[in-house]
Amino acid sequence: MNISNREMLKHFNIKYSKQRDVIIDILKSYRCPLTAEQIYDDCRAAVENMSLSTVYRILNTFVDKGLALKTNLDVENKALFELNRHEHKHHLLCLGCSKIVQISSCPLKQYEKQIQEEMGYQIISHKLEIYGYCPECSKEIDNIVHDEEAHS
Amino acid sequence: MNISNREMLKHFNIKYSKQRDVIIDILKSYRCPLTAEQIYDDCRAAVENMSLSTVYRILNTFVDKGLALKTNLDVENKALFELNRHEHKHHLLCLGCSKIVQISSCPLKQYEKQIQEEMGYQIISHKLEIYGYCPECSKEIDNIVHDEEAHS
DNA sequence: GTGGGTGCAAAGGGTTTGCAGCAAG
DNA sequence: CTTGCTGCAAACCCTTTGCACCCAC
Repeated sequence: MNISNREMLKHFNIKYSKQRDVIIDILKSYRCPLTAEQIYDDCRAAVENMSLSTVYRILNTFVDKGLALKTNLDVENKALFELNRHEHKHHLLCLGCSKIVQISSCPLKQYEKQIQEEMGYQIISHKLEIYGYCPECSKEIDNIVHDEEAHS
Repeated sequence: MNISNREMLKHFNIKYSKQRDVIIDILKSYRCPLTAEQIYDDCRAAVENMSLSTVYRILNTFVDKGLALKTNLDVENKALFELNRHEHKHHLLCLGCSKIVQISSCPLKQYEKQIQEEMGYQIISHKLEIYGYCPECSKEIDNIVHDEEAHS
C-alpha cells in the first residue's frame, strides 16, 4: 500500500479532509475489522474534538464509494469496518477471546453452482463465518478439563 | 410436530403461560425466521394487551433453553427467531424481494477439518448465508434488460 | 466564495430493564 | 401462598440526522 491517502481519496472520488485522512491511516494500520468506536478512540489521539458521528459518516461514505467494507458479525451487534483490499475472504472467530482472523481460502464456488442449478437462483455472493477456539484458548480449555479430572 | 405446547415447555423446563403458548403456536406455523415485531403483530391477534417486551423476553428465554434459534442476518438489523428444529441449515436470501429460504445441504464438513488442521483452531460451528436473486426476481431483471435492449 | 464536511446535540430503531401487579402451580 | 411472568414506561446501545459553522479547493 504505497499510495498516499490523498491519492486514495481522489481515486474513490472523495474530497480530502483531515478526518478522512486520519481514518484511512487507522484502517491501513489494522489487519482486522474494527468497530466505529475503536476507530473513534484512535481518531481522538490524532484529531482534537473529532466526533463519533463524523466517524460514522466517513465510514459510510467509504463503504458507499468502495474504499471500505462493512461487516455485521453474529457475535457483536455492532458493525465492523475495514479497508477494502479486494480479497474474497471469510472470518474465523474465536469463541474464547473474540479474536477475528481472516481466511482466504473458499470452498464455495462449486456449491454456488449447485445451488444455482437446484434452486433456480442467480447467486451473487455469500458470507461465511466459522466459529471455534483458537490454539491458545483450546489449550486453556484442555488445562481446565485436566484440572477437573485431577480433582475428581 | 404432534407434541402439545404445554409438553414442549415442560420438556425445555419453561413455565407455562398463555403468552408463551401463543408464541409457540406462531413459531410452529411459520417455516421461516421471524422478527420480534412480526411475532408481536401475530400475538396481538390472539392476546389482548400483549407487550413487545414480553415477546422479547419470551423469545430470549426460548433461545436460552434451546427451544428456539436466533439469527442475525446481514441485510436486516433485526434479530430473527424460529423454532429449533435441530436441523443444520443455511439461508438463501433474495436480494430482490428479501425472501429467505432454507438450504439443508452443507458443503463444509471437509472444509472445517481442513481449517482445523491448517490453523490449529478447534472448530465448533459455522454460519453461511448465500445472496442472490430468486427465480421470479431473476425473471424480472431479465425483462428489464430486454426492454432496455429493445429501446436502444 | 461555494459546496461540502464537521461538531454537537438530539432523535431514531431495535432491544432490555425496573417495577408494581397478576397469574400459574 | 409463593414464585416468577407480565404490561408499561423508561432506559439502553448503536447509529443517523438537523443545523450552524468551518474548511478545502
